[in-house]
Amino acid sequence: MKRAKKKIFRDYILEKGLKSTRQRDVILETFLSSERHMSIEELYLKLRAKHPNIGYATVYRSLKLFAESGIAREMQFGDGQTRYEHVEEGEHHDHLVCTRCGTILEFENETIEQLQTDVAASHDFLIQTHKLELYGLCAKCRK
Amino acid sequence: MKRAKKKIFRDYILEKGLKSTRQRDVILETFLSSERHMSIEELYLKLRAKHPNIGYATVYRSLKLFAESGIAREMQFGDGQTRYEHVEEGEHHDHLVCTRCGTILEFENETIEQLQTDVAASHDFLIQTHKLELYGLCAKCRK
DNA sequence: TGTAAAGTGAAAATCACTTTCAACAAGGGG
DNA sequence: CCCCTTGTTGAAAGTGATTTTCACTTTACA
Ligand SMILES: [Mn+2]
Ligand SMILES: [Mn+2]
Ligand SMILES: [Zn+2]
Ligand SMILES: [Zn+2]
Repeated sequence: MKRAKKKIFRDYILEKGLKSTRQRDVILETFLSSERHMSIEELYLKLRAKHPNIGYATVYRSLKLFAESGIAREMQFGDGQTRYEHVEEGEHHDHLVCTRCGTILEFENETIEQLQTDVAASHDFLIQTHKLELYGLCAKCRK
Repeated sequence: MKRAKKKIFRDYILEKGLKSTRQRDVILETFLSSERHMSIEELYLKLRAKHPNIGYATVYRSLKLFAESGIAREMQFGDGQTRYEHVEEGEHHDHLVCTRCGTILEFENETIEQLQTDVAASHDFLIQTHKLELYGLCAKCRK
């Protein structure tokens, strides 16, 4: 799926008349082989280990591009840092966020999704995206 | 209910050994008679009309106090600004946010709330708070 | 290759707050 | 009332995350 995402990004770059660069390749490879929900800072630090000359701004710009191309999603969990997660083709999930250790669990619930659609319909509202996050203590932190 | 919230705040102030000030009174009165989901900037501008000498920082500090006392709730809708809404005793709701005109609609759905609890339970997760926001186009903006 | 257009890194700028600090008020004795 | 301790305020400086600027590369393709 790493290969598939790289292709999607390559195609996006072409379609937009942008250029393929060494930096984007390195940042994409590192992003794809990192855990989900990485903050920009975390990715930047990880990158710097092998590529000390990659600029801070370039990481920001690249992640933004990844999101535009559809292979990544930007998200905020209220800790003041933007995080990015890999987007799997045709998949959707929401999150459980531990307020003590920061762990992020994912879940899918078709019934909730359907109810959301119903709520929107009853307000004559057209849903484009939604955000459902449950904050609390994960199993480990509840002790 | 304005009266009730003022009392809650007065009690909170006393309990914490804080002081009642002209600024806090004015800011609270203005906040309570404003629409819900006001950004700090919006409230500050509204205040400045009648009270040009009230400081920016004081508005921030006061809203934070209101939230601590339980009469207001801090929220983020992803537009980069913190908004505050009035908290009604024992009531909870989630939001529909129009991405075109910024209108914010509220809704309550007990079934969704229950399902959230179920999801959390299945992950041995203890919910403290949650955030459910549906982003899209309101009736007016769908045209 | 030649070159127009896009990309990069470092540093400066923004943005939305938060903190600092010296001048001011509250409010509880006396 | 007056004092005095302590919390409060406004202006300005500071923060931290993200963006923009700009002189200097690179890339893509003619
Ligand atoms: Mn996720
Ligand atoms: Mn609301
Ligand atoms: Zn945890
Ligand atoms: Zn609208």
